[in-house]
Amino acid sequence: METLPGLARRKPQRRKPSVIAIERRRELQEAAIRSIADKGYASVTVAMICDEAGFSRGLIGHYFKGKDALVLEAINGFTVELAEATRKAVDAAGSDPYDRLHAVIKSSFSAPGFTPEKAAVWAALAGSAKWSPPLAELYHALWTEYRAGIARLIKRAAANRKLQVDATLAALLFSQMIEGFWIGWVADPVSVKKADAEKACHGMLDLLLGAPSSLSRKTT
Amino acid sequence: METLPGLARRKPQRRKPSVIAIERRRELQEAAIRSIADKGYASVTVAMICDEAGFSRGLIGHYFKGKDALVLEAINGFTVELAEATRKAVDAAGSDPYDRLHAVIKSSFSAPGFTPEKAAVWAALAGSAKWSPPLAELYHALWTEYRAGIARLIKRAAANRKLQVDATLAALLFSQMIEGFWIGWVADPVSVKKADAEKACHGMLDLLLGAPSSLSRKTT
Amino acid sequence: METLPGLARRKPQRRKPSVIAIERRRELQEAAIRSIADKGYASVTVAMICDEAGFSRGLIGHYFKGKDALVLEAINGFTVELAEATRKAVDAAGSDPYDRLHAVIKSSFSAPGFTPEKAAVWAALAGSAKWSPPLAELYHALWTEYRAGIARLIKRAAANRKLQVDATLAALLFSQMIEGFWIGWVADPVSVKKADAEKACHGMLDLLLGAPSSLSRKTT
Amino acid sequence: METLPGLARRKPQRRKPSVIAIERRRELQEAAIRSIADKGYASVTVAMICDEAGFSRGLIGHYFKGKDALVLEAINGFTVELAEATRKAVDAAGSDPYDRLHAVIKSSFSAPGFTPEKAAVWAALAGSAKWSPPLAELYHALWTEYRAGIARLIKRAAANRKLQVDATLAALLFSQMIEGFWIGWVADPVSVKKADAEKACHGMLDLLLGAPSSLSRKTT
DNA sequence: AATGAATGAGTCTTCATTCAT
DNA sequence: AATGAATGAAGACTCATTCAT
Repeated sequence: METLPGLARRKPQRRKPSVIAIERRRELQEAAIRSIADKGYASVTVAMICDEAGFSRGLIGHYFKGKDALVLEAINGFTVELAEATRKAVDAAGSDPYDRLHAVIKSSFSAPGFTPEKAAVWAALAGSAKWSPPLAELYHALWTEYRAGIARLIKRAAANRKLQVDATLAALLFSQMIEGFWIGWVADPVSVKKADAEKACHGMLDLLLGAPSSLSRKTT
Repeated sequence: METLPGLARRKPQRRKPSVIAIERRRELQEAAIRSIADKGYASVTVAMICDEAGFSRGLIGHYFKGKDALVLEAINGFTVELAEATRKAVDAAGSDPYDRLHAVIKSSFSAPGFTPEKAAVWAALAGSAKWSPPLAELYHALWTEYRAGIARLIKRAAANRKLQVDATLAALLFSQMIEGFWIGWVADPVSVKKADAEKACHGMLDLLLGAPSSLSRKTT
Repeated sequence: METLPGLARRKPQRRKPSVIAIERRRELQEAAIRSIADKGYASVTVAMICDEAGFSRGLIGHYFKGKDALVLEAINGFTVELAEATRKAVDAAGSDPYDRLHAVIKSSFSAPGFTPEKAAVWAALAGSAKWSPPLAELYHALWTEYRAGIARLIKRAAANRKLQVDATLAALLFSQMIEGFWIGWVADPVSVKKADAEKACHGMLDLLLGAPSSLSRKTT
Repeated sequence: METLPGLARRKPQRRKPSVIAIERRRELQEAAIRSIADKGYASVTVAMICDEAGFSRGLIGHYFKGKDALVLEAINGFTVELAEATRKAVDAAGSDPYDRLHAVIKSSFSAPGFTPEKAAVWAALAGSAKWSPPLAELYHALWTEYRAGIARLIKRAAANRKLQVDATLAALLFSQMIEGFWIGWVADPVSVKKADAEKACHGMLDLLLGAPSSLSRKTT
């Protein structure tokens, strides 16, 4: 250890994070997400996250600037994961935009796109974004990209079916319908059942695209 | 048995609260609601509420069992008010169920049914209910009554128009669509504009009831 | 109401307290004693005393300088009452000092000299005196007078029985034995039963005065 | 079932407390005892204890569940220590039960069995037990064991001296006499002097065991 | 790298006291 | 005389952060 006075101190070098550091950061972020899902955004404490991750309190300071930074990065990773789950589900659904849209809905209410944990974290995120600019930004970014994709699909599906659809508005409706069901399921899973939610969304989409809908049809 | 008057305990009598007590309780509840809208459910402090109401900290203990009780009563009052605003809007819309349903939507995005404060509090409520049983109960009660009313209107409107509609499911869709837009508006008012939200909801309702919809129509 | 400036204000006159004032003061003091016995010296609050007395909070300020003054006066009255109860019991016991001493013991474990409330307040007093000079003074005054009386009786009884007794020391033993039993009964009434306490005290007194004692005797 | 290592929760392990933790807990308990002796049971505050121990306020939460838990553990340790001091004094007194009983008395009024601090804490304990079940339990447990030991000694001493003694009752008298002197000394050390107390106790014991007593003897 | 000891600011709650009515 | 509304100080507890080891 150099302690001789007069010697120039080495500048701290920003190195590439070690393998273990990457691992620890990931573990802490996952623990943070689990804690949020479990106790709610506001009730998460450093102690809780560290217990969950199996490390001691002080460790957070080693890998993150503070609790807020950790939670934020964790939620950021969470939104990325969420977007990827949707993308995968869509890609697996073939090329027909109609099928792809229904695949988005299906994915929104079944694992891995939907899990109780994901829904809970989303509710925490949506319910806190107004009062946290960084969260608001994550929220905005995710939905913006999501709606753009949905709008493209709707536009193509509408063209296929000779329909005039306000794709942007429909995409907004689509996203907020999904969000409304998620929030509702989290806050009151007894009243808002996943199966009903999914059925309602499929029905709404069919109405939008002029397909026979289980929600509403002419009396025969 | 000693019956000396000085030793006999007087029965504590529960009197009805004084005018000033009612007034103070109301003021504190309103201040709590403003604080929640302003800073979020989790960030409200006793100091904040009292400053907002213009009283000293100790007063809360005078009129409520504690901060939690105050906040809960405040949110309870808030949900009652919300329900009343909707009811009034509906009643003013005439007797046609179709008109009444559109009136609900309109009321959901314009004062007094919708105000930035109301929406913010709602987002706080919905985003916290999972982790707070009392909030969950308020949330559940409000939506349950709301959906029942919507379902009745949908059933009548569908009958008028010779449509077969799953009224319960449609009411669920209706409520969560509204909720999704509220949450979206609160979290990201730039992307989720009130005018768009309202337009989308009217369009969705028309699709559901087989009326011409601005969202989607056959290409002519 | 005189509010003209320039007029000399009347000096507030210290009047003789009205009948009602005397009554209120007594009621509040009794309520204070009951509260102490019920909740302990340290846990007594103004609200508790006023509820107990059936008056509103503010009343204490009318009749006493503050809570401490009220409690102190109440305990002072309590000690006076306690001393009187003993004195009455002694006087009723005839003129034989031996009988009078036993009467003191008997009175120490039966109403009105002993009541659960009295014992509890005494325990509170004895357990707080060290940290409260005014309480210490009351404590000291009561015991000092008490021991003086006991010493006189012991001296006479010893003379009657041709015994040499250190009356002062014996009186100290007498008082602290009583006190020890009171405290013990209050803190642990299951282990320290009143009947045992009284029997032990009588036995000790008989040993002291050379009378046959139930505590200890020669094996025959 | 997901068994990804990052998602699996690590079991929280309850380790044995570190050396420093043991030390800190002891220091805090000792500070609590000193604070109680100094200011009384009801007046101890977290700030006081921490100042006394030389640590910051928050530390109590680190090592104890809260102030009450700390104080309770402290008093528990105190009673254990008290019992041990008596036991040691007795064991050092040889095998004669008469000597051992007198040794108990001597130890009750000289260090380390008796110290001003110990007596003060005892007074606080005895004066609060009625209103605090946990304190009452400690109080009961200590005296119960104490009296059992005293009763055994008295029984043996009485047998040696051909006396019929109600050992249980005599032990009760013994314990409450000691307690009465302790409480009296704490509340009013001017009137209740240690030397007198000890002398009176020895005298009482001798009366009980038929030995020549300084308290009372036949006039020659 | 990892721990957990220690800190102190922030928050809620209790409560004696004051005072306008 | 009596009420109870209002205050503000004091206390306990929580918790993010820092730091020595």
